[in-house]
Amino acid sequence: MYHSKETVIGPTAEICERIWLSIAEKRLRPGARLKEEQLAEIFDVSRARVRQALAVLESDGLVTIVPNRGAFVAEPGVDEARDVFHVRKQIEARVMERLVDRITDDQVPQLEAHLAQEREADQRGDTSATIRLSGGFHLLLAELAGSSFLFGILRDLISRSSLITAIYRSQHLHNCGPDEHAALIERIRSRDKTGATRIMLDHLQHVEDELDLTEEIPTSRDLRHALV
Amino acid sequence: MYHSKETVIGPTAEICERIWLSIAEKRLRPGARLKEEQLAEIFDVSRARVRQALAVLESDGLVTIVPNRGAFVAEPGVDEARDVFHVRKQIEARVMERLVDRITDDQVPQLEAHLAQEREADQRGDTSATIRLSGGFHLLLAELAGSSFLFGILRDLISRSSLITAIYRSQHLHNCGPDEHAALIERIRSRDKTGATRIMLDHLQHVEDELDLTEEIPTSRDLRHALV
DNA sequence: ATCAACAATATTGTATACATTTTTGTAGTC
DNA sequence: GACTACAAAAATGTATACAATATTGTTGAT
Repeated sequence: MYHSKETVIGPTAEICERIWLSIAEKRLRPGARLKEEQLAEIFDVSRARVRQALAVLESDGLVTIVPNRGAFVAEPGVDEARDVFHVRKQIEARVMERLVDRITDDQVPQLEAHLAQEREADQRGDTSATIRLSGGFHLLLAELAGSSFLFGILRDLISRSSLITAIYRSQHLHNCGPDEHAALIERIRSRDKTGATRIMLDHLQHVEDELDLTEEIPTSRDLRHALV
Repeated sequence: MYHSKETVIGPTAEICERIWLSIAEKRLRPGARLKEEQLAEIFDVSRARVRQALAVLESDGLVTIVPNRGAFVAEPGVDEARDVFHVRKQIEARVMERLVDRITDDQVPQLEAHLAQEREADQRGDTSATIRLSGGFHLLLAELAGSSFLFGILRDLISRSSLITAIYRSQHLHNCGPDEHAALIERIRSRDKTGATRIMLDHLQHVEDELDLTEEIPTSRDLRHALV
């Protein structure tokens, strides 16, 4: 999907992948209940494997497990939201530095091809594909940067970003505009390290600016504070 | 242990914690077999929970699961090793920047107290405690930097560093010298951001320099190449 | 009608048994 | 004696049943 290397992964990782995708595409809302039996039937796997997947997702911060209550899609608070965007800027800046150093001329078309997909999905109004491809662009950058570690970290950050934007978006949100991605490709092509990094940081700031991180939004489960 | 916040964690996370610690302290060698039933008996939990913990550790890259074969402590290759140290430098540099900006005067004694523990463990020759405290110092820095995300990333990086040093150390390795930690504290106290960052980078470089990352070491399971 | 106590239901958590697969040990043949 | 084929053992993977717990619904008293 995003990176062709790890097409062969374990069965647990595949369940995680599908739930992760649903969260990243905002088909699963923050706070949504994740019943084990239901997931087992949907994915046609044993309940034990669903529990393994949920444990992994919990350690990734995407899911909250309450003992004897069940699993829910996580609802990050404002502090965590700011943290995620702060770290994401740092990580993606490092990705850009590495990428400009390492990318070869024959890899640039990969970025352009991805961008074309983004534009196409955007034009035909496929929001699900738009969100997936938009995050996929950033992951592709990390993949081409050649650090599987940065890739893994960014993977986490992007999925959490999706959760955060789902909760705190103040109005309409076009997750990542393809235009800024295009500008990014130009700087990468010309090996402009500082320029590429700056555009990336601006790009992420734009996304963050569309959020309303001023007030804490009460979580689904802890709705005491929502009503008093 | 390292950070007082998450003292109350789930039962799966507790199993992960104990296995992680054993790996970080090098009581579990790379490639070591991890039998489910054995772990279940040791930790006095169900085998299902052990499987959950192993799934989490696999997603963290600390454990390799081979279908129908079992779980083994991971054996990172040289590429991954270089990647880990590269990213770790980036991450810990960011930690230092944040830390110098955010740390308060009354938090510096925490660092000194930790350093005192390191020195004491070092003097009495307690290698297990030395390794734990040495990594704990870096985690404490991340905690005081106030980003739970950076903390989590560094947690991963440190445990993988332990695996890597266990495999690729060329000779004697004093994981992290307390002296360099002391120098670090000085720079932090004087709010010398660039100085603190440089010392940290040098510090990590010293650790990496003690490794022999020139040749690939054959893994335990794939020992074909080790013998032909 | 409201509230408390209690029963019913649903879901999670765990133990058990069993199928599948891999590894190891053994017997048999050349 | 070495190699192959087969059998036994061990460990993983999974399905099932059951226990523990939380939620929901109901009944009954004031």
